[in-house]
Amino acid sequence: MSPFEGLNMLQKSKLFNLLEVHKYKYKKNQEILPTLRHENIFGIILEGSADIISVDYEGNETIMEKLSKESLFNTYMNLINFEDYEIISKEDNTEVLIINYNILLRQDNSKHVYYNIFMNNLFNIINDNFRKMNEKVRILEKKTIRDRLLEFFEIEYKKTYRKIIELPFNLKDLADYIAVNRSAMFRELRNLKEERFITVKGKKITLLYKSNNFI
Amino acid sequence: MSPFEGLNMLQKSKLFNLLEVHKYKYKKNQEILPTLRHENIFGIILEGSADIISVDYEGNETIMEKLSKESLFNTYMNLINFEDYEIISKEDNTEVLIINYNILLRQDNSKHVYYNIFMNNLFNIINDNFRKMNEKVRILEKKTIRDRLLEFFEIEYKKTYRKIIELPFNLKDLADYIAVNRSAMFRELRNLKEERFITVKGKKITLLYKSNNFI
DNA sequence: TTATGAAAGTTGCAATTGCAACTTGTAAAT
DNA sequence: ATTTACAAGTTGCAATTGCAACTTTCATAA
Repeated sequence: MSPFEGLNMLQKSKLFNLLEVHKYKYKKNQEILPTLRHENIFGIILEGSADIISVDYEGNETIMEKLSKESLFNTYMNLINFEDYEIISKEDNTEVLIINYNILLRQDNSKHVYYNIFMNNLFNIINDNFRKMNEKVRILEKKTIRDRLLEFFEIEYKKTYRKIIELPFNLKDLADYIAVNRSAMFRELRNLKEERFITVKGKKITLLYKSNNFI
Repeated sequence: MSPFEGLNMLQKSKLFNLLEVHKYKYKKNQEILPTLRHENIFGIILEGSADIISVDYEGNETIMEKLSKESLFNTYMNLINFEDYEIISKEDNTEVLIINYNILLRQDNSKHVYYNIFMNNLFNIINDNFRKMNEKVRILEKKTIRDRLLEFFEIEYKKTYRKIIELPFNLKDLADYIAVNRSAMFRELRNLKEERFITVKGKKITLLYKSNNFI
């Protein structure tokens, strides 16, 4: 889902003009926007890629999100927590577009068709991110590893209604995603296998049980 | 933050007309919208209140969110998970407004000023909800109760930069919020008190330590 | 004033998890 | 064919947590 979907080159350039965007280029492993903290802005990756790195109260760093071409970041205007994140470019020639919210939300922007198309796209992308975040909360609210796994399976199952779930990442990353210890997760996966709840073959997990709400 | 902020009565009624909204009224403890699942819609509480109840893979029910007047629900178009939720009215005369996304996002809506005001409001509200969800994920990703509490304190601290945190709910609800066992949380709070990290007086928690990133 | 209910706070114990330190499997590079 | 690197998988043990069953405190209504 691209924020510029439905816009041709001319409209795109008019949009950038209207929104008084700024573009910045980075080499690999540079921090994006260290000087722009506390500003009321969000960004779009135009080229290259970057990682959002979360720094917790102890200073521990973890990769929160991997940004690729056309990913948005800082869309939730989290002025409060912006200090807790670092965004680091992962390639040379990483280019980002910065948009100011105050300019974005000016009333009279909406007389331009290209602006309205762009806003619809933003709306959809943010909604989609919100849905993903919501899925994650549902999983993390579970107290046991087993419950987190089963909730994850349930959510994935309902995306296709197929009993075979193809993981978008490896098992180690799954452990990170559901925020549990890797070896403890393997232990629990083994239990689920032995109890004939699932089978695991590489990145394919097959559910052998009835989902709660569906057959 | 009201979705109708900046709109007068006339504009509001024009908006409802433009968006072809539907209104529904409920008595206490009725399920809102059981028949409209799988539809591409979201809702706004106009009067009264309701609870969003999450049903997990085992059938366990927990209150996910409390909706009051002018709260939005289903904004993330979670067609996939809609079956996992029930929305139950909590008062007689609870009235909800239902808006269809396809109608909401029609291109030519934006020639109306009241529509643009409404969309800006939606944008802000959704962003705000996103920020809250993000805060919650940051907390739930922590493995220990102590780390969850300290992350929570850090987040709350940065909203005001005051060492005294006034909880918006009681300690029991805090345990629910950070998704840990209540008595285990009390045990950890006691440890933090004994180690002179915090003091607790009712709903006021005072931080006695230096925050990581700030003094 | 007393009763009532709910939140606050405590404790012992069993279950679950994190952690560390392994081995095994596998795919790609030399 | 052998090395290298990393994911997959295992295990024992200590630490943390959930759970249940309490007591205490406090506010509110009878």
